[in-house]
Amino acid sequence: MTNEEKFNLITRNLEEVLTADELKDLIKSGKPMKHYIGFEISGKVHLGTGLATMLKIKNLQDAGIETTILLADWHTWLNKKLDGTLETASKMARSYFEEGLKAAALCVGADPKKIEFVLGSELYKKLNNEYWANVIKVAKATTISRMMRSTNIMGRVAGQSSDTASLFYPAMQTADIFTLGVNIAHAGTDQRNVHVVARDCAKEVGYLKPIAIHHHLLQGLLKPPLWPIPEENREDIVTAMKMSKSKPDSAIFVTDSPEEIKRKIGNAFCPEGEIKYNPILDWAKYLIFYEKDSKLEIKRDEKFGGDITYTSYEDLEKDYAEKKLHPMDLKNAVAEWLIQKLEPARKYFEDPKRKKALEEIERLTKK
RNA sequence: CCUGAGGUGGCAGAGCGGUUUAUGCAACAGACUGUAAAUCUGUACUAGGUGGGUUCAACUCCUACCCUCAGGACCA
Repeated sequence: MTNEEKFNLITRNLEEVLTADELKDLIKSGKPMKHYIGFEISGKVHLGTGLATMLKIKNLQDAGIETTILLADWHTWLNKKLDGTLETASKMARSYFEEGLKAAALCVGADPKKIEFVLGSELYKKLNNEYWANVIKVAKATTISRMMRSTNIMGRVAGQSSDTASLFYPAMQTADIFTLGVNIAHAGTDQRNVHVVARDCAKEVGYLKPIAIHHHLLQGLLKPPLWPIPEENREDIVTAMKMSKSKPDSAIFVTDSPEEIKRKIGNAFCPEGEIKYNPILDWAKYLIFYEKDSKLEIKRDEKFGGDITYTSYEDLEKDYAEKKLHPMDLKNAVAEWLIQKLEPARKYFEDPKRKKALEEIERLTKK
C-alpha cells in the first residue's frame, strides 16, 4: 500500500483532519501509528458508536494502524450515567459495551481481535500517579473558560451551569490521549473542542501533539424541533439532532430486532424531495455508501417504477431530490439493508452471557 | 453560615384545602397524504423533594431536613 493510499483510507469520509499535512508527515515517517477513540458507557451501542466508528476503524486497521478503544468508565461515573456508580460503569464496560462494539466490528468486517480495549479504571490504576499528574498538568496548561467551552462533549450545552466535576472531564480526556501515547485521536465531530485542547497543550505538558480525526455524526430519526430549519442556527440544530442513546427512537441500536428496525425507520422523519436535512439519506450516505463499491437495492411495485439499484450516493440523492424515489421505498430499502448488516450483531448477542449483559444495560438506562 | 426564590407528571409550566384535578410539548391510536412531518379527531397515562404534624380531608397550611438557583458573609 502506498502512502497516498494509506492517507486516503485513513481520511475517507471524515469530516475533519487536524491536520492533513501532519498526517501525511506521520505516514511518511514510517513511525508506528497508534489510534484511540473513547466511549462513555452510557447506554446501548447504536449505529453511530457502532457502525460509523467501526467503519473508520476498519479503514485504520487496513492502513496498518494499531486501534485502541478506551472504555471510559471514570468519565461515565463523573457524568452520572447509569446508576451513578463507578462500579457499575466498570462492570458494564466489559460485560456489555466492549461486547457491543465487537459485535459492531463484525458487522462491518473489522477485526475485533485487533482492537485493544482499555478500561479507564485499569489504566489509571496501573499508572498510579502518572495519570493524575497528567490531568493536573493539563489543568495547569489550560484555562477554565477554555475547559468550559469543551464541556459540550457530554451532550450538554457548553458553559451551562453544572457540577465542578464536569470541568475535570476535558482534562481527563486529554490526559487519556497523552497517557495512552496515541498519535491519532479519533472521535465524532462533537468532541473536536477537546481534541483541540489536547493539541494546544501537548507541548506544554510534554507529550506528542496528536493528529485529530473526526467522523460525521449520524442524524437522529426524529423531526428537528424547528422545521424548516432556519439557516442562521442550522449548525446548532443539526448537531443537537444527532442520534442519541437517551432517545431510543432517534437511534437504532446494533442489536435491535428486524421488527424494531422497521418500526423506527418507518416512523422516521423523511420529507419527500428533501436532501438538506434527511436522516434516512444521511444514513445512506454515511453508512451504506461509505465504501466505494456499495450498492442499495430498491424493491418497489411496477406502478411506482419497478426495482432499481443505486451504485452511488450521488445518483440516489439526485433521484430523491427530483422525487423520482419515494421516501417509503427508500425507507424500506434502508431498513432491509440495516437488518442484514446488523445480523452478525444480533447473532453475537444470542450468547446467554452477552444477552444478560444487554438486558442489564437496558434496565440501567430505562430511567 | 446568612438572606431571598424555588423544588409538581417523560419534559415545560399554572392554580387550588375536599370534587372530572389545568395547559403546552412529548407518547399512543385513527383520519388525510403511497413514509414521516403538518393538519384534524380521539386515547391513555403519569405527579406534587423527604420525615413529621394540623385537619373529617392536604399537592395546597405548619415544622424539620435535603437539594437547586441568585446574592451575601468568610478569606481581606
